[in-house]
Amino acid sequence: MQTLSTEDYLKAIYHASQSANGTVATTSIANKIGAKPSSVTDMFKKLSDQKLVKYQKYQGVSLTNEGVKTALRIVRKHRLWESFLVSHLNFNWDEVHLVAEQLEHIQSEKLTNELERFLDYPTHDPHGDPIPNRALFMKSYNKILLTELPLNKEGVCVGVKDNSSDFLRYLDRRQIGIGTPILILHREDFDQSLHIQAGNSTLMITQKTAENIYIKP
Amino acid sequence: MQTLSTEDYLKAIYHASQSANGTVATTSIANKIGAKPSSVTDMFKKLSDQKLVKYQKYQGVSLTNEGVKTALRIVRKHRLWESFLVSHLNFNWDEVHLVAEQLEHIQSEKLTNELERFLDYPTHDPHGDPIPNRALFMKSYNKILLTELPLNKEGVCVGVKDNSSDFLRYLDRRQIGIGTPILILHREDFDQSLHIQAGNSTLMITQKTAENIYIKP
DNA sequence: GAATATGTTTAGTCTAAACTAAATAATTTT
DNA sequence: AAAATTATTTAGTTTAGACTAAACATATTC
Repeated sequence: MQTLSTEDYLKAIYHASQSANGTVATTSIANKIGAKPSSVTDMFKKLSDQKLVKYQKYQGVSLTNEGVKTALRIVRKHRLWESFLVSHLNFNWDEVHLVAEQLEHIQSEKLTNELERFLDYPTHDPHGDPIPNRALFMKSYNKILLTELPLNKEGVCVGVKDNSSDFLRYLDRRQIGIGTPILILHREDFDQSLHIQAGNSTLMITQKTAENIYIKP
Repeated sequence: MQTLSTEDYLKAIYHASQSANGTVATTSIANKIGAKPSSVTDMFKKLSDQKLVKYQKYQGVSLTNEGVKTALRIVRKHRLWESFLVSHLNFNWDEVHLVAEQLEHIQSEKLTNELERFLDYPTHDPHGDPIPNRALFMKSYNKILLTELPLNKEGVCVGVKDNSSDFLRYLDRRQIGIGTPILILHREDFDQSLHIQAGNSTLMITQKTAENIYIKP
């Protein structure tokens, strides 16, 4: 059984190792967790003693199979709770993160599994991220960034890369959400900004925005 | 903002001070919390520094107004979560306690209030205990112990004193629950055991059982 | 009311998880 | 390839919350 802190580290390592190639540096975790690198080194040693990560001095860590499982159990809870907050408790998709960060630590298999049943076995959370099932398996559809969508080919928004409140509220104002159909009408060559059709309205978005929207073509 | 541990202490002090006359001894909290008396003394000092309890050496503690409020906020969350677990997640009334002990520490006013709305503003939890409303006010109907119910006068089970799994499962087997109508048919003088009518069936219960069932006459 | 028992506090220690400052390794620049 | 920069680790401290053992206060018994 893990402590709050070790769970936070495992989750951070898991997420970091998704973008990187499996191995994760001390500083990168320090930034995510909001701790000093020296504290992270301490924790890497503890997790290594518990065989949840492979750790070699100066070479960063990578999760073991057991470490991945532990991380996925937390991710599963986090995303189920986020779904619950949005679908039944009137939370907006930009408000759920902080609360789900607390709820993901609740220890009760029955609770998790019953919550999943109550929500009717959702496969994706309110940000479009896949929810691991009871066997910790999840399938994410093959999605692309909006910047990679060809001109005049319709796609559907299936997720976002940046989960910050600021970005999510910005999308709300533009009426872009999970499920919104999107079409690129014109790409401005000099600054890569896009004119798009999103749902019923046409609007302009910057390259930075487009880089943070996932599309299923 | 409180830590997990201070919240546990405040709740324990609150519950202990309900049965006692407001002031609570070190040992009594030590037993509830599962800590040594010396640790409890330490915590009493911390809570006193925060003005959540009045503490005088060797004289025990009593909650201040602010302490009561903080405790009631935790009780509110505990009982709302218990209600949710039973009404929507298929938990039995003897299974909810451990999970609710974790959930009661989640910090989010919006979560608590939305949960309350989702449950349609319940006034009592699955054990019959009153749930403080948003203003931390709760009204408990005036209930008596089953041992005090007069012969042949019908009452309704509205709560239990002992919340242990063992007792609750025992009541389940006897088909006694919140809302069950109960009538005392006969009181055995020599051991105070009772023959009762509970719902449709008649059965015999010991004095100890009767002392742990609350009745609204 | 002295003696004993019980309850409470103090003093000092331990652990998890953070920290700072200094030392050391790895990487990048010149 | 040496120098400089950046990243990481080590060593030693801090804090919250527990602990034990010893000291002290209160309550009970004779």
